[in-house]
Amino acid sequence: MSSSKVPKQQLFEQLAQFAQAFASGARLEILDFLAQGDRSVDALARVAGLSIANTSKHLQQLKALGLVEARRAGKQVFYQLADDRVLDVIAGLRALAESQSDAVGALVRSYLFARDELEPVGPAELLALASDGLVTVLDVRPAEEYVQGHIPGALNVPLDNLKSRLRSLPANQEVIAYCRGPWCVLSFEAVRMLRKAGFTARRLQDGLPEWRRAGHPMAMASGVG
Amino acid sequence: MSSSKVPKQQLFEQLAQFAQAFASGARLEILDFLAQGDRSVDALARVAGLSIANTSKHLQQLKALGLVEARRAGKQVFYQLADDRVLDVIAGLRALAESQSDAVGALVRSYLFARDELEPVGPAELLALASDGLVTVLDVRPAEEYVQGHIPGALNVPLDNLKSRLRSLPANQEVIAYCRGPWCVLSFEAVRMLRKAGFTARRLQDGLPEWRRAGHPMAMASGVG
DNA sequence: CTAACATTCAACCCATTAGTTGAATTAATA
DNA sequence: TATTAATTCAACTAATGGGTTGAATGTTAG
Repeated sequence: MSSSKVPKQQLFEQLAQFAQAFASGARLEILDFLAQGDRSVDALARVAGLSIANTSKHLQQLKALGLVEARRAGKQVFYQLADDRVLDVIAGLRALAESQSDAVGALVRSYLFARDELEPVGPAELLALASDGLVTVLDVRPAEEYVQGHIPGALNVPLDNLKSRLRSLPANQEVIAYCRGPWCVLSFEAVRMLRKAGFTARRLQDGLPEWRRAGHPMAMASGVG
Repeated sequence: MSSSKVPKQQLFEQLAQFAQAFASGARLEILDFLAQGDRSVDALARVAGLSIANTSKHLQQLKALGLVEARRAGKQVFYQLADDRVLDVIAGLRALAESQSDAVGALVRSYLFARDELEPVGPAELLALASDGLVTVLDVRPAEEYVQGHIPGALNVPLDNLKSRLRSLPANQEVIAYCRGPWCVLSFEAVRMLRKAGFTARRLQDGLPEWRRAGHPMAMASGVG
């Protein structure tokens, strides 16, 4: 295709292939979901609102570039992220889009409502608070995602169950909620509900994939279920 | 276009637009060159090997997304990077491609020859060495790029002039060369020439755009010219 | 005001890609 | 071994995007 070009151009041509992999809303949504853990093709198709065949084709593309890996388990094939650098690229795109696109800025503000008023907690602060036992850390993602990795000591209370379990949370200390990432509504909703119920509550800045990517400690097993 | 979709999908659709901007070898090469400073359309067309009209169209696309800015000066229009986050995205793509693509790995090894043998100097080490006056820092890029910003105290000796100016360099201390970035050959060539001439020489890891992006000190005026 | 230059615009062609549909494959189960 | 479920493959269609060409715009110089 391009051996007529000088090496530098060949390199950029290759880079462009990788950028192309991210240049589809469907693939970005797939990658974003895979950042939470393994998923079957069928599960990915459902969350992305795509046909199975189409989803499979997108996954083949991602696999050909080495961004995801496939693993067969019985009848199903599970995909997972193959390289954490994928998260870096998405984070870069997100930062760029939030700063340069009015459309994205407006969407983020309306979709994630009063984003700034919730003044998120940074990872360093969370680590300090948690090590002193001063806060309750709440993982409001679905249980399947929690079991695939979470912040050590975090309680798993999926958002759907939160209302009914408010009573069981310690009322005398701050609650810090986290979910899937900066564009995930779960923790925003959780903080809103918690505050309405009289708790002192804040969000963790970003979500679990970013926490893991930054090299902060992780736990794999059960917490509450 | 996409108001039928849920907000999250709209967000990813927007992100994909930004990724699309990077999904072209020609645009990547343009952005890489703009990372060194302002350029006219004509100059960009020449280095990228594109027609003027085509270059202009690519630049329009980049401008529409807010990645570059245009400024008219006389008959010419000069473009520049509008957001340093562009460099972050390209760096992310580069890291991903180098780790996942055999083609890129092979190209980098052959194009930048014995890359690892040159054991580059990190920014921290360079700052320490330079502040003690223990090294000669050499900017081997063309003079136009040097005047638009360089490492404080660096001498500008474009690669083409290096051979004839070897005699004027201090022979008793190490020389550290830098150029445009991790995929720029200039500093590799410079180190090779310097070593052949008996100097102790190393490359700076990455190039000037990465140095500036990391927040390290910059100088704007003349050094040697 | 006109000529010369640099860039942009508009219309068009060709190649690539997202998506659909239905058949083919692979693994578990009876 | 036959059946079923999950995924992949193959063929096709419609839309998108890179590239070209030639005309139009805007700016300086005479």
